[in-house]
Amino acid sequence: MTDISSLKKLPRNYYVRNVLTVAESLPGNIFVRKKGKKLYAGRIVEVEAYDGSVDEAAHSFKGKTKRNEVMFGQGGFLYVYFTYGAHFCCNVVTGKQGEGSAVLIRAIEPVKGIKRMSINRYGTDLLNDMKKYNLTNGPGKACSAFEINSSDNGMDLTGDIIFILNAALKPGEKVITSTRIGITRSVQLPWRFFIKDNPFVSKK
DNA sequence: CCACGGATTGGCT
DNA sequence: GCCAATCCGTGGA
Repeated sequence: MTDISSLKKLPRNYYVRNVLTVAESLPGNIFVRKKGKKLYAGRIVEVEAYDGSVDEAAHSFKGKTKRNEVMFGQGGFLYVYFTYGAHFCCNVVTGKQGEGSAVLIRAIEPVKGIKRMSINRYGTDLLNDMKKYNLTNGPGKACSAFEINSSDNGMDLTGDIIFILNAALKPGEKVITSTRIGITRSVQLPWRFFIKDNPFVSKK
């Protein structure tokens, strides 16, 4: 079991950088969410970068709206959106105020609170192998497991409710890139970053 | 006011 | 592998 008690929270200046710099360095770090007495934690294993200034797939590409306004704030806040009538997805806002860039958290490897994640996803804490790998291997699944919804939109990641702990990749692990998943515009940009061969990544 | 479609998921053929 | 489910922000009329 990974011990996360000695790890340090990523500070504001980590997030206030170029979105690609943040995205490629995020895998391996530990995403933490507190909900009352419940604690959820997991290693980020897959992300995608969205940059409103050049990227037609970004929600922020056409300018600020009520839905995406958090994306235009300073880096280090959580942007949560609702999609397909059913799912929440969460992003880490990056860069400076007004920039409109963020990193989508696409997949997580559960570390703490796994039984509770299973209850949130399946209504039972009994996990077989298939369910174990399906807990958090997608943006909607991860939000469901971590109890993240629109009420968490705009959360400050330098606070004590949702934050990310600095942790290095394990020996032998490496981050590789590909094009992004599920989009119809700017499909050619190689802005997906994930840990090679990690079984919790959403798709190969 | 109303129609459209999405940074997905899971169930069915 | 294909496709329906299901909501609501957004943009056009």
